[in-house]
Amino acid sequence: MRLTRYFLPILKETPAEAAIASHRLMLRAGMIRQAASGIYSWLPLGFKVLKRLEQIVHEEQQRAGHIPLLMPTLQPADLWRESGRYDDYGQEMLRIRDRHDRDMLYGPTNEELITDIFRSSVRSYKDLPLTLYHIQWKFRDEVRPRFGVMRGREFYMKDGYNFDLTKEDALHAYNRHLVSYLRTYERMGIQAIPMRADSGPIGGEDTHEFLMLADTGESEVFYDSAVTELSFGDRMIDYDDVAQCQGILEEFTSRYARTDETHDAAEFAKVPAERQRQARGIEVGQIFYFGTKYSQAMNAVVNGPDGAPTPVHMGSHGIGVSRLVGALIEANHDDNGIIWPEGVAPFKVGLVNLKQGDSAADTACEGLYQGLAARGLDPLYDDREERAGAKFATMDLVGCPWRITVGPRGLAAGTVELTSRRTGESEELSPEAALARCAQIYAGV
RNA sequence: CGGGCUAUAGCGCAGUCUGGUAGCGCGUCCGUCUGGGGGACGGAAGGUCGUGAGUUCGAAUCUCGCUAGCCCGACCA
Repeated sequence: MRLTRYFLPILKETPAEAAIASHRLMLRAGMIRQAASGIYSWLPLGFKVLKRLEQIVHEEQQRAGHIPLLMPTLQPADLWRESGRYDDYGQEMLRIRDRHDRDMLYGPTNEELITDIFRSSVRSYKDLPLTLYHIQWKFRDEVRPRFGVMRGREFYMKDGYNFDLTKEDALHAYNRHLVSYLRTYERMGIQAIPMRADSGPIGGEDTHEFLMLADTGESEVFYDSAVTELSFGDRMIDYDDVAQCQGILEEFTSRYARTDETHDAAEFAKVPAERQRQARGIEVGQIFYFGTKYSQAMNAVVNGPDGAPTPVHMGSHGIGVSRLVGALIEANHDDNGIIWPEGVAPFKVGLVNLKQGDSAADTACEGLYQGLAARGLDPLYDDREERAGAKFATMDLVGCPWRITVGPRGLAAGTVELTSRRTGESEELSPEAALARCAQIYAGV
């Protein structure tokens, strides 16, 4: 993308309403614009990141064998009356009445709707196991939205639902989700620790929240520092392998790691003192196993092998995609702006022309721009008539992980400069070598 | 939902106490000089002062109502 043709309304000064770094930077980098309290428009740069995260979530869910579909944002109230949650959910649910005086609501989650879809189409245990998911906007009428997209009222979330014949099968689905989530977060370049949590209004017996450590997090967490040593790496996963998934769950959840809701001081005390950590975290996902709570309330049954109607065992699993954009920035920024991990960068390489209008610089930039694009390295070319400082500041703010700087001085020596946003380290390379180097950096991403 | 605060140009703010017809910085537009970390100089555009009523010869400024937004707390992906 050429910056002169893009829509990137960056701000030099910090808007007054932003209290934390991610909110501030999303506004300054022109990623979002507030429409109302807790409701945002996603401007091109923010939208690009959001879609990139969505894509990663899709890929990892489908790798785990989960099936995508799309449910609506507006739902009929009757389904929620059936589960009993129409009354339980309270003011957080946005209730709407249509022109025929029918009670509707803007979905805060989708257990009822998915259960309705399931029960109307699935009759036999032979159709199980089944996990359906979607990525859709949700609305929860928070009393006090804050921190930009981290606690919005409207937010984009992946929510998935598994249907299984037995509790054992459903627990495997639970484990499968835990594994797929670990992979998902790691691909995005963040560490999210599964912590034993409280089930809240979803209900259920087993649940883990995934917490990303950050000083500005809203949750207080207690953990054994050994959990931060764990890394998923590039191990091969067979998502149908019950023992393997169970093993990974145990590996990642056997150490003490809890939010303040489930914190147990006596248990925590058993962790060696030098490994006890108390910190803050951002919740970026949660998985639940809730048994037959919804299937019984809504009559979602299949005929079992013995012919008897059997309520299915279910669980639900969510990743806050729009929140992740903010969380990623919380974990990846400095005083100058955002530092995207390679896996989620909206533009992979920034291209800075230090002297727009200089024919050698223009020609070199044009060649690099085409070369980067041809290699799928989605470049952002700053071709504005701006001084060097302004271009550097813009690139730093929007957070391209790598920057190629092209100026008359270097070109005279046949080189351009490749700079890491994260370390600030530069190397002088020929334009061809710089292209090859960028391709190499992104080869595994 | 309790407590605190704010609303003046795209963004950040002053002006309000003491009423007299709106200003600064950044950004934007034009021009010149510049050219490796938000450069300099000259010129220009841009505001129903959140909104409704009231007081007054006159309201951004005083009074009352309303709305929106922010912060702290209790609640939540």
